[in-house]
Amino acid sequence: MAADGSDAISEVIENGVERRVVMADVARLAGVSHMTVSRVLNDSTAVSPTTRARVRAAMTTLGYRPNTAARALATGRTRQLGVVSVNTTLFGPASMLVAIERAARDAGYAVSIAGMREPDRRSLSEAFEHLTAQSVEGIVAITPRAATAAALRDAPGGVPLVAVEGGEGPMPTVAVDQYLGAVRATRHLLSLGHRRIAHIAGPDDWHEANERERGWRDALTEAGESPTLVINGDWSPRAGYEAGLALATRRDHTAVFVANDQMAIGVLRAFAEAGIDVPGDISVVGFDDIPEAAYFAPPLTTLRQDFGEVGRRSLALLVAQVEGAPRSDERVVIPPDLVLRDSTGPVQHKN
Amino acid sequence: MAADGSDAISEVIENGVERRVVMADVARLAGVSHMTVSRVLNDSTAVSPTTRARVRAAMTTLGYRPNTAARALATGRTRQLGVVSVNTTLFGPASMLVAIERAARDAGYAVSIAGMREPDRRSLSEAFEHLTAQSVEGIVAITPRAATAAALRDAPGGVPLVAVEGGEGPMPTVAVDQYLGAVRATRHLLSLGHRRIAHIAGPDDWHEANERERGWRDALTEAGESPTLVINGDWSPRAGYEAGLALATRRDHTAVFVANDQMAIGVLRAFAEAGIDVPGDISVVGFDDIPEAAYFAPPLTTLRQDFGEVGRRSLALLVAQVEGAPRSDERVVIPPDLVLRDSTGPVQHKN
DNA sequence: CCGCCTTGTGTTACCGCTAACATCTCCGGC
DNA sequence: GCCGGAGATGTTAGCGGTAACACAAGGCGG
Repeated sequence: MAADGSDAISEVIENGVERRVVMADVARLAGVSHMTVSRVLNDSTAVSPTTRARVRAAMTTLGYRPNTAARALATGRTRQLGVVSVNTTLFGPASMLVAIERAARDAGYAVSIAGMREPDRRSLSEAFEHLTAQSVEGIVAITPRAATAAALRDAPGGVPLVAVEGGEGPMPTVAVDQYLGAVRATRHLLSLGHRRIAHIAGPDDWHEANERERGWRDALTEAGESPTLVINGDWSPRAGYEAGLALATRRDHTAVFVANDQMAIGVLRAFAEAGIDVPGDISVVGFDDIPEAAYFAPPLTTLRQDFGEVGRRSLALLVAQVEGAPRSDERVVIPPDLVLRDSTGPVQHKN
Repeated sequence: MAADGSDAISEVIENGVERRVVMADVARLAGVSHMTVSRVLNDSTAVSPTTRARVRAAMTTLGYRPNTAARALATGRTRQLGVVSVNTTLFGPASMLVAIERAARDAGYAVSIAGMREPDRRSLSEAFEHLTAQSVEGIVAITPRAATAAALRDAPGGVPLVAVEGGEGPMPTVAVDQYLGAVRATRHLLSLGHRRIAHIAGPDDWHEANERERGWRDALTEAGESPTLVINGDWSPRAGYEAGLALATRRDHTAVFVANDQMAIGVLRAFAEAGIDVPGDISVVGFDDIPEAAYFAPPLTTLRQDFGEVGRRSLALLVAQVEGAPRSDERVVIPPDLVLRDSTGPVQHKN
């Protein structure tokens, strides 16, 4: 199953005991010094083509695999990066993680992960410790909560760091433009004639939640309307459901901008139970565009975040830093896209 | 931000250049040999309490962090484990990954990840290579596709391996009992009086898909009914939607067992559009119990898989192997639970 | 034809830690 | 009072690579 399809041996017998193949074994077989093998491995300074070929042959014959620990010890470089993250089961963080790992591998790095048990400084600390103890060369921190984002600010300066979705600080940051997304969502509703637009927000201590609320607020104000109603949720379908029930009893809004798709499904559920037609009676906009969103009842108008892009960009920034770029505090901002589906429609003037 | 709350220096100046603190520095400060420091670090053979305390103090003063590469080189142990996985953005694999990492950290191991780009042997090979190149001591493979599960069978024997959800082979395996889940789902529908129960299956080359179909088939047969209709999907809401449309035109079944929740949401959507009442006209059962399932329209009856448990058990098996337990081919099977909600109801005899 | 540079290769000394053995001290038993 | 052994600590030699320099052989200009 070796990637090169060979059936190399990769162990060598000496005094009757098996031993992993090391550089010296390759050197012996190729009739050169171990240093020449090292040079071939790092295809560095001139090695004659003949020698190079002989060494290569010896390597494949023996199935030689360089020992990363030894190399790391000698060079001082581990080629390991770390990702610390909360709530990796959510679609967003999970997508970023996948993109980060992939980009890292392409750039020749391995990725170690460390989840935070709780969204507090202590857990962040532990995760950092865990990763630095492995001598990672850099860390991507997915810390969407204000508390942990703040904790990042006084993270140990030793190791290069990129923050994803995590507030502001003196380190490079990659984030989707939550504010812009919220503005777009709200303007879309305004353009359909809605005036009283409620907002179901995420938890206060999430950076994204704050930005989305701010965008909604500003877009309304700019249009001469006032932000009348905010209900706080915790991103879960249940919270959306409860907020939806509250909205259903009031019946004083014709549209609602929900801070994420999971809550939006709860809202839709509550409306369905209350006999409220979407979008006939109330329009609903979500945020995230999770894969299920197109199949909600009705299909959800929402803002798509390109998590893959966020992952790739954050990794690129980290690698640049690791490879010696001057320490920057660049902020990469990725705009979300409004995806129109069937949960929004023109306001119905009933009376 | 150090976990111990100290403000240790962690660098030492020598000839005007900064250098990381190493064992020798600690030894010098404590007035002992570096070997004694090593002994304290590994709290091994008797070190006098006084010395131990002095060394500990020196460590914290200097902010000493052992170098893992050096330790790995000397001991031959990296304390790194690997996880290879496809489709980590799905709720199931993502949950397992989180549980695995957590359990690994508790057991004193770090976790590196390697995603498979495509669900084929080649990608699996590459992922394995990537992990073994880092000298991981063991690998958990989340390979729910038959093709990749088969490829595992002739994986290089060198490194301990645990397969999750991945068919059968000579290696230890942890899996949810998909067959049992499907039987339970089908029996539940049968007990409500349904006789013609369709199945929307996952892709042919997924182990889980096959098991779920087999369970459905057997439960029906056992009850004296015949498995009349299988529609194949690809786990996506879209596939479920299309299958739902097909079912809606036929109208010759009163219940459908859908192989996962994401497809189930598509089915519900199709039924809603076709004016089919769930569960009045047709009952629907899903599989997985993703967080959104309770908020579908209507809330979905489904089978809950304890992904966290799967992750923990697989890691425990791997660690046992890594730490020298005899190579086993133990199979851990975890039963899924039927979660009753509103998408299933007694069959309506219309004519 | 000699010395110098270039090219290819070997030698040696680390990187920071642990394993294995050596040494030293102190104690008790005869 | 001397010896043996246990306990505490030190010394040395790797682990498997890479960096830095040394060295040999050949090509070229003066």
